[in-house]
Amino acid sequence: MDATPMKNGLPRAAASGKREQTKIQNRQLILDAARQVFADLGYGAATVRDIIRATPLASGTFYNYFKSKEEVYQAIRDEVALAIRPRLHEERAKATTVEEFITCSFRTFFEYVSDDRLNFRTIRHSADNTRMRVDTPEVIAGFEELRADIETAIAAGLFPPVDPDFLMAAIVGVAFEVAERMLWRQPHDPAAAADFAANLFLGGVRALPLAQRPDVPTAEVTSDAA
Amino acid sequence: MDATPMKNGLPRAAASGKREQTKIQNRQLILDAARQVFADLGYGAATVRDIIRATPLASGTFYNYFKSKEEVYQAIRDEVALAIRPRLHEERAKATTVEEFITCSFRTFFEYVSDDRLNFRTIRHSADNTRMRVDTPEVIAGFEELRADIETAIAAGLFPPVDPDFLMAAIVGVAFEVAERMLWRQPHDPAAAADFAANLFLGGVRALPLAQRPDVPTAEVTSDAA
DNA sequence: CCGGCAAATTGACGAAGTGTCATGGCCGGG
DNA sequence: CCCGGCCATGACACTTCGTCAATTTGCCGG
Repeated sequence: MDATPMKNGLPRAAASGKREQTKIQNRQLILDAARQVFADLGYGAATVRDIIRATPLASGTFYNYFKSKEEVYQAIRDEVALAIRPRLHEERAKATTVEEFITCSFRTFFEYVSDDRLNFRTIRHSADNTRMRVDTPEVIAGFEELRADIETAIAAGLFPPVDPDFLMAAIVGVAFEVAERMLWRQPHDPAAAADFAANLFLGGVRALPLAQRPDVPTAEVTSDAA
Repeated sequence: MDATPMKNGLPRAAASGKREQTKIQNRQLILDAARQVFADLGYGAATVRDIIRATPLASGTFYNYFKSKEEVYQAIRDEVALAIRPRLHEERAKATTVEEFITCSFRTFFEYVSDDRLNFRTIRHSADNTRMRVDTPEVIAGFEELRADIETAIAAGLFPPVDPDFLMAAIVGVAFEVAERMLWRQPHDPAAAADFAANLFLGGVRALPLAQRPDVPTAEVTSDAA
């Protein structure tokens, strides 16, 4: 089969018939348009028509690829989840101490968010002044993976036998909430955010690094561009 | 009627003309219907028409009271925020040690959530499997108040001079995320949740109470009724 | 008790969005 | 070269949106 991309079929890696290609392309067209529209109008105000209008396609075509606005949103969100999940899992698997487990997790997460701030922001703002967080199944699976890793770590004697469910929740809560503040600041400093979070989990408030607050400009959501 | 509520007016406490009364009543009618509809269909799927249909009123009337679905949602959400904010602020103001500050905050919050789980749940679920968090201006004001209280506490030497912005974010994140897991469990145990959160902030993971996990039934969102 | 005014309710309306489907164009295999 | 099937298309039937002129309803002075 190899030396013949010819007839038969058995798509090599990704089948490259013209048909397959436009299908992939159209999907990407829609996803890109959606990202733009969500950023411009906010998720809440955006409509399927707005998305399709930002595209050379016809309205009916949209529904060949996604069931609804919600589903495009999930796809975008899942891209992020799928990109970051393996990294986090790997970092945690390597950890041999609590310190490593916690520190590496937060550093990886904050660095990713900082790099991908466009997606992160776009996805979190529904309309002016109201932020939104929608946890898709894929994202929730990421949470569960974290909990499983915690349970493993406890079994290995790495962690004290705390409540893995609550601990997972606490990590997730801090990660998302602190990530947002981090993005409000200029310049973004994922290392500082990670230090803060890691120290909090390792030793509580008393162990926190002293304030360095790079004068958060009380900036409303808007200021990033710079 | 009786002893001449006669002419003039000067509304006693809350004006009780028939006019005023129906206005209050209609507003409440809409809010109650909205709560029900949001619970039934999820916030995302609900429409203004659905809400008004669950009411004896006409569609146009809705807009005399609220600008949009979003605004009803905010009103419901703000009821909660307005109820809990003063309590939290008061608790924090009384604190004379870090322990008190942290412990009382979390206990108050989790107890409130446990009591008001209906609103909390209703408001957090957009559709099956996707949770949502919308922070209205009123809620955000609550966050800012927390930050201000932290700054005050630092000034008073009660807290080490940590980054108040990040600390506020961490507290908020843990509070919301752990609250949700708490509600998944049977029975609800706000005290345990508060212990967990408080110990985390006071001493880090190593200070956490040992697992007691009342066998969380892997319950999907649904199970509460009991 | 009446008349009239203002305030609030009503439901119909035009604009726009939703998801579907018959149609037709185009790719790919024979 | 031709045909079968896949998929893009955009019109369609239906729903929702927010508005507004007409109407009802409570309020007040006479």
